[in-house]
Amino acid sequence: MSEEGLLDGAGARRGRRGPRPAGQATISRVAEAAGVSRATVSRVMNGSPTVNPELAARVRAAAEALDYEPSAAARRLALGRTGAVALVVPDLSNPLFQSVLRGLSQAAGKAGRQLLVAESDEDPEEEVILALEARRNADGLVLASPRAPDERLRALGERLAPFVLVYREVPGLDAPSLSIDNAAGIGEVVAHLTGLGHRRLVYLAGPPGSAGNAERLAALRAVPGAVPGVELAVLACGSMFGHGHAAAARVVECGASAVVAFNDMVASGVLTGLRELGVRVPGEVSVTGFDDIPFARYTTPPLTTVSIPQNELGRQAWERLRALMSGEGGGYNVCYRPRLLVRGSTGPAPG
Amino acid sequence: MSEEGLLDGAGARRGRRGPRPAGQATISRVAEAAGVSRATVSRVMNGSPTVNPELAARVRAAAEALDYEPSAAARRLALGRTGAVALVVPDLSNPLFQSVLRGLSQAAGKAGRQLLVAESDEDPEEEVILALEARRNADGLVLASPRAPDERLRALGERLAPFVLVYREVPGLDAPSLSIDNAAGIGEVVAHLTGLGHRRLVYLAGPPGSAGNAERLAALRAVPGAVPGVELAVLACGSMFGHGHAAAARVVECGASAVVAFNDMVASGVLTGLRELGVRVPGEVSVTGFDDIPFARYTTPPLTTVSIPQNELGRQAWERLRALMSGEGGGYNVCYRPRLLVRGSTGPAPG
DNA sequence: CTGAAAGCGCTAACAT
DNA sequence: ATGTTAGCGCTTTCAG
Repeated sequence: MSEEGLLDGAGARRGRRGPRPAGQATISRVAEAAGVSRATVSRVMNGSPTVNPELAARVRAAAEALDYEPSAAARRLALGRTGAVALVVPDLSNPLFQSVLRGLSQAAGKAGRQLLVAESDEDPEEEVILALEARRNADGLVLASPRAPDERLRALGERLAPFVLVYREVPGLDAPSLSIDNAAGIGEVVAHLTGLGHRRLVYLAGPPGSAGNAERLAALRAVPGAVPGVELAVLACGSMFGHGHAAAARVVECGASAVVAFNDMVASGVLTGLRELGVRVPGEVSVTGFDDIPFARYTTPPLTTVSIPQNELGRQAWERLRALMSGEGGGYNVCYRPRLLVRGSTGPAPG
Repeated sequence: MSEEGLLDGAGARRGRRGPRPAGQATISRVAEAAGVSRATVSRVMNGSPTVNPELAARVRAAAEALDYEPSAAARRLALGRTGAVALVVPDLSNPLFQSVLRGLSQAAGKAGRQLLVAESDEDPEEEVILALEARRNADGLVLASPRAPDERLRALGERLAPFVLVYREVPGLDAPSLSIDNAAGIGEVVAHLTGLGHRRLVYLAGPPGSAGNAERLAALRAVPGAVPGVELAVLACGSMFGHGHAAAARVVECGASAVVAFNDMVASGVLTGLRELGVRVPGEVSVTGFDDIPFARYTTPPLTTVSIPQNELGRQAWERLRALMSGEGGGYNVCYRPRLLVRGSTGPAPG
């Protein structure tokens, strides 16, 4: 029964592989150099106040001299936490998710956390898998998954926790969610448009299956019954510039005087399309967007749109996650009430 | 000399803390349940072909039953690699870096790698620190650092490796770099503009200290000497919509017939500003951008700009990093030659 | 205040 | 083909 393994606590080891970048210093080497135990080095590196200042200085000097950097992997294992949080989104090219990424990145970064990012490319099943995997490499998760079915999310809730949901609320899911009141936003748009005398509206629908699109559509569908004399047409469209651009012809064809676009990119695309077709905005047709992406102010004419607190969502997501991770509970779900921003793309109905 | 520690290789341990999420299964538990050794479980989980199929099945069943997921932290430590790569950028709201993020995210994701993202908020020193830290949690790094001084980067090269630099080339740095030939891009713009008869150009400069801005500016400064009769004014501006927008008045004031904007956002801002001032584009003034962000096609008029392979940069960055990480060497630096995209915002010089 | 020692959960020689 | 065993590098009781 060999005992030698027990004898050299801090001594040189054999080491077959090289997990550390070549000759990286380890805590043992620093301990040796400073003539103290590994425990003391650990204490110093973690700023424990109960260390003799003189020793601490010696340790710091040794660490410096050896270019010592604690192994993140070893700390993760010993500590049982990663120090990271993860974000999973359907599409990184969508300004909405970019804002969340940004808000989260800044908030988490300020708190000294790493941020893991994964993109599902709009595939709901992939999203769930990525979320699971991301979660294994992080202590918490922010999930934007507008397409995954409610049940799927509920089924995975346990394994994903702690996590927070953005741009979406799933009934019966035990995770804080931060969402947008789409119906309210559409309500404002419609009130604005009908107030301007518009009676024939057309909705440029977002991707089928998108929860946001479903809510906006539902809110819109309720209008003709509620406001007398208002008609609504719905055109399948999409979520990108190109989709809106391509829809312009169909828009004029359907004879509506106002187009409610799924989002700002679509709205902006349709603006360009209409211009190419020689249709004046807002003279002949009014156009509204949704989201208030940075670009919306700079379209021609500037886009009337529904503003939602995009960066705030990222910041809040962090705050909720932080609370969850420190066992404080996630708090109430919140639903942000969007605000209508009237700019130049809407005007009185013609005729 | 206690020997008991040696006796229980796989036996139950005392376990003071709970590094694993509550009652998470460990490889030992699975081994026990399946009646095999931990080594075998490890082999099965990693798809080693040298395992008896029957045993493998038993192991998989046990793993399934226990909801076993290998601890990422433990693997990192044992394997000596993280399975992740990191990206550090100055500003996540910049479309340029968003594209790189996207390209990298997709390429790395496809290769089963996690992606760590950090944003320096334009602070060069912070960038370097973030890079160092990110690097400790990833096996490789993609760094976009347009502002950090050359020497600083050279000094840290060793500790950052393996890494690749994007949108920038640092002489003497031992890291592959993927960059844009800014001078060539400006060259095309100038040729186009002078060909159209423009003689008085104004450059809307980007952030001082930006390497890209410096190169574009230098290329522009060389013009008056080379092309007879051409004058160049330079206006401090910035990199955002708002900066361009605010510069519109100064642009008309300076009497130039063509404005060369630092990038597409600035160009787009100035387009809006000029419109508000009642200046016709391209009738009275021509405007060019740089980068060809997705929005550039949808401004009014559509922006003439310099197209650079944004997503390609991300993909290539991954490819280079992959090669580097597997010891294949980083290959040659590459400098992409941009392409002029003539759209509607440029036209013949007036008069 | 410091050190010794026991893990954290997994992998990979090495031996069988 | 499978098991044994020795780590990976750090943290943290527990003694002193």
